[in-house]
Amino acid sequence: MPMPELPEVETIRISLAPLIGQRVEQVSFSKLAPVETTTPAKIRQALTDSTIIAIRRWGKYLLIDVDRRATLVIHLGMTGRLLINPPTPPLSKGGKGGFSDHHHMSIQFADGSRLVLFDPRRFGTISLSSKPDGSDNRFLSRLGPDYLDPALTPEIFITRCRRHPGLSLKSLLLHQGIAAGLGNIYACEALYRAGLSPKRRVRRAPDDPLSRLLSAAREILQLAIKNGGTTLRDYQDSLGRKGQMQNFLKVYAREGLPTADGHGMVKRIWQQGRSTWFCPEVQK
DNA sequence: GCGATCCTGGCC
DNA sequence: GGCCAGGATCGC
Repeated sequence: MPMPELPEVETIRISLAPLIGQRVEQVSFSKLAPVETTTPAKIRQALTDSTIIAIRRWGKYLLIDVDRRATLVIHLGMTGRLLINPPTPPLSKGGKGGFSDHHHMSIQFADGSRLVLFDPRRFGTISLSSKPDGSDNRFLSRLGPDYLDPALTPEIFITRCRRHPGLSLKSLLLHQGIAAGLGNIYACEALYRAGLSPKRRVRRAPDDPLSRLLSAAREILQLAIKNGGTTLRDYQDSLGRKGQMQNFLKVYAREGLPTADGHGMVKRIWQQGRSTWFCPEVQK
């Protein structure tokens, strides 16, 4: 299963570049397509006969802009995948209306290519926006600045953090309203890189460590993008390529093992119902 | 702030 | 059969 965070979505975004300039001929949805706050009919209406002019990313959201003030906003959740011209899998029993199981949206282009959204768990969402800044979209309007947006200065990051003094640093990193793009893997890795305990509360973290945390998060995210994302099970980009970042993770999923760079033992704890891996000897 | 919840699939 | 999963929202 792919479970994309910022670097995986960025890798997918880059792999979708061939779609820019393509004209949308047809859009179809499965019965269970995770369409939110709009309807398949409205999306079809907004996209059919339009041309894709840009593909952007904001946090873990992918934004597909067309040439008539419409943007298709896609979140891949835990198991979403976008595939260009996937080999048609055999229709299994749940497959209906030409859709195999879990293929929830298909966009057919004038040149004959096809973009398919696959999402078995349906934690992802498909929505629409008609404003470039996403302010009319329920999801984008709540999102903080992207971690890689240069406009997110350490000062701004710290100010946004201070609004949530009771949060643990781990919860802070996962909170997409403060800054957007980190998920469980890179939150764990950023905290390790910054030498900060995931349990420490924001109110007990001076400005310097918070600034360090932002830098560490950015470094990890950039490194992960350079490596095409993390493939733990079978994450792949839209052309089926796997990532290599799994070879550079230091603490994630290493309970009971030393950190990958040998600086101490890794412990696993649970925070807000999710696993956190960290190294108490390194992270204070 | 935290826990429950939405889903399916893979793995033990 | 039970547990776990890379996410985010909602209600308390």
